[in-house]
Amino acid sequence: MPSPNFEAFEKATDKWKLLVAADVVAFTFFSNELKVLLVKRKYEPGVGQWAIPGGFVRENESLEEAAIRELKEETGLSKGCYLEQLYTFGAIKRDPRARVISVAFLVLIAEPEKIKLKASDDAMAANWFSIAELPALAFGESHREILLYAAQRLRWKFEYTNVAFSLLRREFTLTELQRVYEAIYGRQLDKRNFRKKILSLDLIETVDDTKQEFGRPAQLYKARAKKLKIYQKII
Amino acid sequence: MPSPNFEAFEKATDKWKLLVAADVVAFTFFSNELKVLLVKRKYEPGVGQWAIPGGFVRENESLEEAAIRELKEETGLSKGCYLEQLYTFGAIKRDPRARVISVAFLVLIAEPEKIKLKASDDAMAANWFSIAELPALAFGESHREILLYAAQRLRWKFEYTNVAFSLLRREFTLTELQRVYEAIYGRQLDKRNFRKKILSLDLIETVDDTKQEFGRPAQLYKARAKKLKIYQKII
DNA sequence: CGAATAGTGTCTATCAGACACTATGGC
DNA sequence: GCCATAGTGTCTGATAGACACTATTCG
Repeated sequence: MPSPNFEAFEKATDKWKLLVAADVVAFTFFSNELKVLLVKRKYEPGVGQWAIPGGFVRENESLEEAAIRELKEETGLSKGCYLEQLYTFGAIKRDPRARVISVAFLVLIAEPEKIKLKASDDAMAANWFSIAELPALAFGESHREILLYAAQRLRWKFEYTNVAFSLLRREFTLTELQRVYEAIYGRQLDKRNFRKKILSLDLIETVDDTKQEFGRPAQLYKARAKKLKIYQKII
Repeated sequence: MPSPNFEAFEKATDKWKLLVAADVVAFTFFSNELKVLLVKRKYEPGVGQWAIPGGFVRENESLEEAAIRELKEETGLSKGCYLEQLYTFGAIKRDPRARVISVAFLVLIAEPEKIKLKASDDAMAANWFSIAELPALAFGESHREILLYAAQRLRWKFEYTNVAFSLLRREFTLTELQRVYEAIYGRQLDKRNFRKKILSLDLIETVDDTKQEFGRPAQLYKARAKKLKIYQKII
């Protein structure tokens, strides 16, 4: 119920208003590598260059809703992903056009093979990039800074939560799970120690099926949802 | 160098602008308790109620600068504190007057006895409160949510960094350090195990002085700045 | 049977946690 | 000598990490 005071407040504070963007750092995992989603910009600044997908937060949506909307525009995905707020970047010179506060989100996507990346109102194209081989980015160094921060955060997350499962299909083999951890940590792990550790945590259980590509078929497992430490919602 | 395009951009995006606030959750430690700084609001909404200090971010300052400015208004402090961005709260109904994006900061203050809390342009008063005995807060539950989130984050920080020293004077006794950890963890620690652990980490060194209140005088220690894991700047 | 991948156990070093008494200084 | 607080060592159980071979399936 707006009162006259509210209108006065509106006028008095109008000069303090700033642009707020929601940017989405979406990771997935395939070809034994961690991949990040980038879009090719359709408009200035940085037209034709790759950038983190994002857009302005609207008056009637929450920060998360804005992030999910941007994600959906590129991937069609609107649920089944892990989503967590990362950091808010507010340096004065981030965007050459105007002061922009950028709220960055971390998203983990489980089944990249099911997703059809597509152009959108803002993007000429969208694609997955290996975190080790990033293309030249729009917005100078600030988008690279966000990406590297996100990758770092993901490493920390892996140490004390079980977000790894958010990068895999519902059913997976122990070797696939190990490859995810190896990609994040950037080093090889001992197979026996890895299996011993993960099984002792009681986080996963076998399903009555196997998966075979070459060689011996592998037991399939799924996560026990109730045992997971995730700390953030799955949208 | 503004171009005509920039002005067009300014007009086109003006409708997306939002109010952005920097809120400061400032902790300190005395009387064996973790304390948080609150201010008594001078203006509506919630006039006369206690709230987290904060204010709108201005066009020409960074988010951190806004947080430091707000902190300085209440405490006179502008450096020597640990400062870290906490989380950005952007729910649509946080402030009854208008949509406000609130970027919350965590601040740790080392020497509360040297600080003279004072009223300011926005606050009738400022005071330290035990985290266990919070007063009724302005802004309904949203400020309480921020406080509890900050206390939780502080607990996590204590497990994998050495921010504890940011709550103590430069020279401290091992018992004082232990009390800080006990307050954060909310349980008593074994004196021998605590001392063994902290000394084995090689984080602190003796200084050539002791401190006595009652009983036997205690050896004073200081942190070895180079060994600390802090991960965020000390402003 | 060769190629490819899955699956399995032991030993050792380190660390966390339980636990109780002596030392020092003020009065 | 009484009070108050500082300071000190050992044992045990759990965990992380090093390390190499056998099992299964396909062609």
